[in-house]
Amino acid sequence: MKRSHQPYKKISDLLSAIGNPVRVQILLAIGKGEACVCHLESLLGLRQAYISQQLMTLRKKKLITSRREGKYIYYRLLKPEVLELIRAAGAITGVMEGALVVQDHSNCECPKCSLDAAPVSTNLSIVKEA
Amino acid sequence: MKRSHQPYKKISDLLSAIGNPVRVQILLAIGKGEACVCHLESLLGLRQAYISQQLMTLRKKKLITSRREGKYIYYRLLKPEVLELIRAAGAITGVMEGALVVQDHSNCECPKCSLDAAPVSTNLSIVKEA
DNA sequence: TTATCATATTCTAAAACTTGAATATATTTG
DNA sequence: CAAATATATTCAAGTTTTAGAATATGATAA
Repeated sequence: MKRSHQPYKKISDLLSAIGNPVRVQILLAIGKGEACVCHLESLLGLRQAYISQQLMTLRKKKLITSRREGKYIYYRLLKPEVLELIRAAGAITGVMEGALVVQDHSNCECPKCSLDAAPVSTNLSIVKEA
Repeated sequence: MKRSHQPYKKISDLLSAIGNPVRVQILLAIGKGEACVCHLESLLGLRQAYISQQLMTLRKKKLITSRREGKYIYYRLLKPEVLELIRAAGAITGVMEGALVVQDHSNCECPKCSLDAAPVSTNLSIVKEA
């Protein structure tokens, strides 16, 4: 490819990396915090393997990164500005801001994540030692 | 598709409609004005048929519309906000603002458009009557 | 160690996208 | 009308994406 075309390629690569409804949902669900796969699974109602595939895609495109904590793996955005991009796209297509699920997942509370009975709602993550 | 997934689909449809390097270039080249195919052809250095194909794609996705004036056909953006979206994507991927060709084409001056010797630079389009 | 839970990876068929080539259409000009 | 010009459309091969199914891995619990 010509050098002069590279910037356009970079831009279109980013846009098409986000350009899938499941990936848009995942990115919004992760939001500015973190989310484990089980959370995404219950939130989006999709099979685990499929979500992992999309996460892999997003990781390859350098949009997210992960961190292991015990048997859970938490994903977070590498470029949170991507959220603004998605909201801007929503605005253009007439999607109400409120229609986009953006939650704070400083602690994942989905049933599968078994933190459901957490009494305190601090930002402290519960580190389990072996 | 579930109704709750529609907004994400709308957003990803928009992003993937733009998500191709040639289409990004075309949208930027059209900019806030208009551009005829011959202009895009000389500006992007791509075959005419190929550019027309991409224009068709963009038209199907409702991103552009066209207007005939004599034997020329001028394209313009239906949603100029798309330009902001592209620039935002550029910012995220580290593309310098200046690297993105955005020109004013209120009158198309590319060699093929044969308006090269236009003496006055008004916004009046030269309507040729049969 | 074995079972279980959370997550990842591999494989695959179908669908969609990319892009070159050839050709068609509409408009103007002579 | 015929030729030239601007643009559109159709076709097709190659590539990529999508998404389901099966299976593997890594960590913890029993």
